[in-house]
Amino acid sequence: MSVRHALLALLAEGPKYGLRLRQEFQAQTGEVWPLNVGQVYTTLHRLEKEGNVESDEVDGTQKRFRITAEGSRELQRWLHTPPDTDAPPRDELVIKVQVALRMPGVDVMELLQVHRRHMVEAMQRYTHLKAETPPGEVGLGLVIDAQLFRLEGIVRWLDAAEARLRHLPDQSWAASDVDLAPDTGSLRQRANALGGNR
Amino acid sequence: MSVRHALLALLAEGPKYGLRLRQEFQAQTGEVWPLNVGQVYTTLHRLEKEGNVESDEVDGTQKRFRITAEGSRELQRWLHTPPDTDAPPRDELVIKVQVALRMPGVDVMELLQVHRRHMVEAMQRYTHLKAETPPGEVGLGLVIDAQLFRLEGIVRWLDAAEARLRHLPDQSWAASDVDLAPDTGSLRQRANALGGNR
DNA sequence: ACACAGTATTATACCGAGTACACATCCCTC
DNA sequence: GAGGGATGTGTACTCGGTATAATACTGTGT
Repeated sequence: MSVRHALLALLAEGPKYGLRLRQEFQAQTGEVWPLNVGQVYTTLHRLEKEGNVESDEVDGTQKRFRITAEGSRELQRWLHTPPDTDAPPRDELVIKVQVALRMPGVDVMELLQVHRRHMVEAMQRYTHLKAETPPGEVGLGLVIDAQLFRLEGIVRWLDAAEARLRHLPDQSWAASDVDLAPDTGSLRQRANALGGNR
Repeated sequence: MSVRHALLALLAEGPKYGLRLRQEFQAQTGEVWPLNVGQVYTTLHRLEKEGNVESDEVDGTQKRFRITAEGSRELQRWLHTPPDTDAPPRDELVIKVQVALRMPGVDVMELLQVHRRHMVEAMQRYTHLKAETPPGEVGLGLVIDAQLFRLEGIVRWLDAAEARLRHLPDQSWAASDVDLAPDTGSLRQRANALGGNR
């Protein structure tokens, strides 16, 4: 979703060949965000098909890619367009907790704890990694920070979830099919409360 | 990635037909996480192909899906396996900032501000939505909380990024191709600092 | 000089999640 | 009994991503 534009940006600095793009991408983000070799070429080809990139003549074994005017425009457009904040991504962990709530015989509290511990451990690893990356590596630093803040948010959410569930009558969560008819229920139609944005 | 297991879990409560699954999924997560009709059937079919689900005989116009023993096992396995914390997801916003850093003529600080404002606005919308959802709706509450914590993490990251860039010699970030040879550079091979986990 | 190994570079076949849209059926009403 | 709307299912397609094939270059030992 975003590798495309990253490559476009690297090409905006001048024509490069495929693997060079991968090198430069990974030079910024280090071992944290590896980039599959194949993906470079697939996205490059897709970019070419869309007219955002042109490929120069083959020079020996390697091929040079150039950004087009169209590509530059697309890049600028993307840069200044904030990402969609409605329709939040379907988070795996959140779904897992939802599932655990409905399933009988699953100790939700323990599940929360297990995952919390896991997240905290990951945070420690990244904190350590952060400590030993030279302060000049701005790109890598930003990536690590992003991961740290993300993990911290998850931990906080887990805590909030635990609190929420603790102050709740036992089992009151399971299967609130209140507005579901026994077999053929009608879809809940709530007014879209998020209309104000797009 | 996770809708699959959500459907599996709903089927663990008993055989259901396709649209029923969609109803129940959306009953928990409300308008925040809509579920495309087609996706229900595509994932259902994929689950069937993997042997996690069986489809009963067609009863009139609708078709009943049952979970298999294999499916139950898979569900349990998934429930207790924490998600991968190495290889963090490639975040669009982070990439955007990275790109902005390298591109000449882009006001990075302003870009940070624009996106920060956008995130805060989204948070306000979700806070409002949260305020008006009945406390009984645990599922929806959890989803909204998750989104709020996520957005808050992003805002904090943006602030940290701004601070980091402010205390940096001007333009010292652009294109740190330190270890890239002029044309054919060798890939940076840093010791994998994240080995301790898997 | 030749075989062999390794690696750099590109290309392609494939997969899974997700979307749009078409198709079929039932039921209600006029 | 002919629309019309809700209900229910299926399919063709896009898109990001991965694994792996295919090809050419480079060095090394004997």
